Amino acid sequence: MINRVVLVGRLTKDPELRYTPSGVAMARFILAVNRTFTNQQGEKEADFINCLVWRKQAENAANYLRKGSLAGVEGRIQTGSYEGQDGKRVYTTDVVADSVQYLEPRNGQASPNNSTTGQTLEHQRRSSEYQQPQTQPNYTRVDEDPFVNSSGPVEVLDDDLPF
Amino acid sequence: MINRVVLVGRLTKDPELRYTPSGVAMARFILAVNRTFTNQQGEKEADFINCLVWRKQAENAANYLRKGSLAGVEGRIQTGSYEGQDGKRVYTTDVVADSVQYLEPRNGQASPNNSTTGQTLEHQRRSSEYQQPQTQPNYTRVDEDPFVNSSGPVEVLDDDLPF
Amino acid sequence: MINRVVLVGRLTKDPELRYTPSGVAMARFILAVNRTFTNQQGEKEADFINCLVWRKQAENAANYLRKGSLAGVEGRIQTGSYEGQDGKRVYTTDVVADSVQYLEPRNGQASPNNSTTGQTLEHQRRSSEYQQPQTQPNYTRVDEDPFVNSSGPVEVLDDDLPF
Amino acid sequence: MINRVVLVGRLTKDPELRYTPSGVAMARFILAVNRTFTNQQGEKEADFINCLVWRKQAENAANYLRKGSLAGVEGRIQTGSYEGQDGKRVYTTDVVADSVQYLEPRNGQASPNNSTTGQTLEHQRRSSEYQQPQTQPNYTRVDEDPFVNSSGPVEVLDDDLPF
DNA sequence: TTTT
DNA sequence: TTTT
Repeated sequence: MINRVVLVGRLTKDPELRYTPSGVAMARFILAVNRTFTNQQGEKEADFINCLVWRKQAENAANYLRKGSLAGVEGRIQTGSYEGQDGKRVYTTDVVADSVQYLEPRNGQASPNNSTTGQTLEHQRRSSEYQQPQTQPNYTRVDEDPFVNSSGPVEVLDDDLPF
Repeated sequence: MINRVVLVGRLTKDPELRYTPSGVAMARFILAVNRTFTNQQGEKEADFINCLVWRKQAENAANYLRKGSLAGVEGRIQTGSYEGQDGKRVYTTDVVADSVQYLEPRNGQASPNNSTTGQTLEHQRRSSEYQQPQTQPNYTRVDEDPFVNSSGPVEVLDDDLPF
Repeated sequence: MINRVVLVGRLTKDPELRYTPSGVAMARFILAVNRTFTNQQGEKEADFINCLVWRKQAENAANYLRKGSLAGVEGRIQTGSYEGQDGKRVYTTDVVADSVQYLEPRNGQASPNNSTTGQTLEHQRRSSEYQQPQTQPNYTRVDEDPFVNSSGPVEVLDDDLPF
Repeated sequence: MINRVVLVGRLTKDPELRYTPSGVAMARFILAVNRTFTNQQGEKEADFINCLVWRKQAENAANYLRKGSLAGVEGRIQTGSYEGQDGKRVYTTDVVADSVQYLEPRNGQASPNNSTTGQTLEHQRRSSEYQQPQTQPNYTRVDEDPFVNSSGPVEVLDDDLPF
């Protein structure tokens, strides 16, 4: 059994960050992936793919990705269902990311978004599915820099190359 | 922009074969892909992923895959939507296969399924979304053997190996 | 930065199991993946891809895979180099597996291979690159059954299904 | 049988463009893909993966990619071998790209590289493995813009969206 | 509910 | 609507 997905596309909106009742972070976003071919009217179309990430990667995504950001996602397809408001079953398909790649150089602003916009809190306030954690999860601080691989030309010195 | 999916799983039912009004074959099936981890109750779960294939691969799938068949799919995620019967928009996510792999040895029966069961026709009869083609599409005959790579131990002679 | 590989093919030989000096298991095998197209002489060819796995997955591979086994590999490409015996640099490309899938039903024999053939030990004896571990690594016992998804019914009770 | 690779990384050098005796374009480049983890000395390392593309995509790559360019590659692993100069067999592993993605906005310069630098010709002159084509292949002109998805607005009118 |  |  194999279930593997790789996507590169652009976020249609800012990510939404939530916490499970036990305090685990989860972020959702939609990736617009332009198709390489045109439809019968000769127009380019896109696929709009629901993605979700967990834990520290969720907080990184909420901090560093914005509407329009170019991002890569490796993960798997996850299907599920829930009871719709009309009592009918609604089926869902998401890509659960094992890792998220930031494919654009970090933009000018020095600090991650939540410290300036308060938007993450706003997101949590709108949250219905999940409660907010009673206690601060211990990985709230963003220690890693997810841009470490994306910010510059990789600075490959000729001496480093094994050829 | 990258959109790539690889799946290996088992069909939950026989594939459904249809034809577009212009006579292009399309097959649909659902792949059950067991997860490698258990849920909080310690149970194994699966993802049920809608797959679709076009043209000759569609006819091959209809001929050679059955409920329970182990199959591999390479393709891309395609999203769309349609008007539900209650007027609400319903969003869809499918994997469109570029290629389908038959990962089980061909079973005993000598001939492909449609010649014996008539089931493919039955499927077409139930078809609502697509009309039947007015004329026979010219690739009705299944010329290729999609099992060419799956039926036996690959018969790798030691002399063939480059090491 | 993304580096993702999915392979399904057959082992050209039994896997080779080794241990690092610190006692970490590693298995190597070559996967023959038949091409879907023919060369200019109309012959089918294959790619022979070096794979390696670590830790418990290495021991599972050594126990349950044999020459000719159909297996799936998810992982990443890893390149490296070493000094050849003639002093020249030799470049290597391997697929390091994050997970290995057993795509054939377990065969008749009741016990895993190493308990009957002693071959794994023979492999270790031929090992040059790595020493044998001084102490038994604590995961020598194979507790998990990697065939859990490939052989028998996963026992999905109707009540478990979310639809 | 499945053989699928997805890479995102940066070119270690400009691509090399060659032509087969029958006039088919082929480009080679090496993609440096930084690892997401560090080695035991705490250093980031990278994998250096040989990639090759054919036909119009080869010419696009030669025209639009440069040392340091961020690119995505979808393809398959291809292994082969040739007789080394010391008579010993040398084994090769390449990723043959089905498609190449340009993940950086086109830079300022108006025209593709070969029209200004003459470098492509220089590459051909150094070519040993392949001769130059006797006649101009008929796809020399670059008609498509491979940046169509990476630079400017794809111009999705609201009316086009299916939701 | 759609990005560049 | 779910496979082995």
